[in-house]
Amino acid sequence: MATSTVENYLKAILLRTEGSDHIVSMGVLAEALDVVPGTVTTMVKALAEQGLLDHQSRQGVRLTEAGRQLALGVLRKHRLVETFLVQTLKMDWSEVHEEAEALEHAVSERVLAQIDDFLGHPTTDPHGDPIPDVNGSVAGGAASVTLLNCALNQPLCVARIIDQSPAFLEFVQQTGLKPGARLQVVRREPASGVLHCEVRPGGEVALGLPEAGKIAVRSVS
Amino acid sequence: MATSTVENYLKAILLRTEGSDHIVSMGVLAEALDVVPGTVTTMVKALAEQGLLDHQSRQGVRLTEAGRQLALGVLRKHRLVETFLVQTLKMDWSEVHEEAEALEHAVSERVLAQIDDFLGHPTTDPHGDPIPDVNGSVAGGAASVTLLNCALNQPLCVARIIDQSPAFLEFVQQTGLKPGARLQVVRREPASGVLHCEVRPGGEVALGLPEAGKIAVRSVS
DNA sequence: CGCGGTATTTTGACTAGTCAAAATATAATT
DNA sequence: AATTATATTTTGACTAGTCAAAATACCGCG
Ligand SMILES: [Mn+2]
Ligand SMILES: [Mn+2]
Ligand SMILES: [Mn+2]
Ligand SMILES: [Mn+2]
Repeated sequence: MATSTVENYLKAILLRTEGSDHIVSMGVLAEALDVVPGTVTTMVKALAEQGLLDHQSRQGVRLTEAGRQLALGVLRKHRLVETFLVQTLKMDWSEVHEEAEALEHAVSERVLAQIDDFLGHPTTDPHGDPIPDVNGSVAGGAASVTLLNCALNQPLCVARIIDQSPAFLEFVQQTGLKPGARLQVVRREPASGVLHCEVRPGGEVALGLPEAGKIAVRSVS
Repeated sequence: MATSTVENYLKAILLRTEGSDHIVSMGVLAEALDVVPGTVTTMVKALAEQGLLDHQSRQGVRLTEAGRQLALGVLRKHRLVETFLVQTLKMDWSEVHEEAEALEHAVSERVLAQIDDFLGHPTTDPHGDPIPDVNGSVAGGAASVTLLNCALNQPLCVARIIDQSPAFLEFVQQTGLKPGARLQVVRREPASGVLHCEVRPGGEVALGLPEAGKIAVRSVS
């Protein structure tokens, strides 16, 4: 079995390469995994040895198909566990990520299958992120329309929260901007850097432009 | 935080000392933890250093109060998780121990509290073992009456399955001898070493005398 | 008492991860 | 083109756990 360290490395790489055929740098990984760059270099060489990723010296890494499958399995566990914690155990939306970070390494395939059944095979987690299926296919990375680049005064629906930081999630929670919420953008003020929108049950919410880019939406009929 | 290795050592000691003020030998621990005796000696010295247990050289170990509290916390997680897996996720009764062995180290206090609420604060796990409460008190080790030493032809109720081995649990499952089941002992045959009992909905079941000693019962009015 | 058998402890070595700090390669500036 | 800044890699050292095998202590027994 892959250790939880290996699982964390592979998942971190997956999250930073999926979509774009990017290569991830040592520095980015060191930052993400909260270790020193030299540690990443060492670890990455070991993982390349095991055929889980490709490493071009002084360039970066990219997952092999074997590594990608393994990472997708971990991501599936992470997101299903998050969904379970929120929906079944009624845990706070903004604290489940941390919990899932540990549980993703302890939940077996057997337990995961039961959780998946129990939840009725959900396709997205509480943040709106897609849950990979058992075979490792992820629902297509839908075009990323956010509050920043969407049409004004059109009925919208929050699809996904891109920033996972607890503080931002807390704000989203408070203002009711969670995935599924209805809203429309009233106006953008490039000068002041503020965007105003009307959230369905909540009322008017103002947020900074960079923050607006963290909320993905889809137009609703 | 205590590592999962430390948690496993302390829990193993607790399970072999609770009740009797026993001291546990290195050999027994090595067997239980599936490591070589020299490893236990090394580890035990480190744990004694941290004040989690007392170690008399060439004699054995006993938990300190700090160690006992820590071990009780792990045991509580283990048994609540087992209960959750069986009751909520409908997992097979004979496979949850193995799962709980891993999850007990990954479930936080926060998640555990939610599980406890969700289940309505159960006091025994699916095997009939008592679940320590939040403050670390365990329901008194009730007198151990088993099928071996109970009265004949009296209405009984299965209280606890003492042997946790998958094979035995499988047998118990099959014959309906699970905790809560009603039964009475029809006769014991010391000569053949077989005991016959009548299980409430199931019918007559025969089991060996050593096996009979693994099923704790309580008389029912 | 002395001897053999068993359990325990020591010793030396190994793996997985990690860090600090020095060495090196690459990219960006003057 | 030479110099500087930045990112990466190396090196040496450390921690937690573990095993194999040798050394040691303790037990009961003749
Ligand atoms: Mn998450
Ligand atoms: Mn993780
Ligand atoms: Mn168990
Ligand atoms: Mn365990």
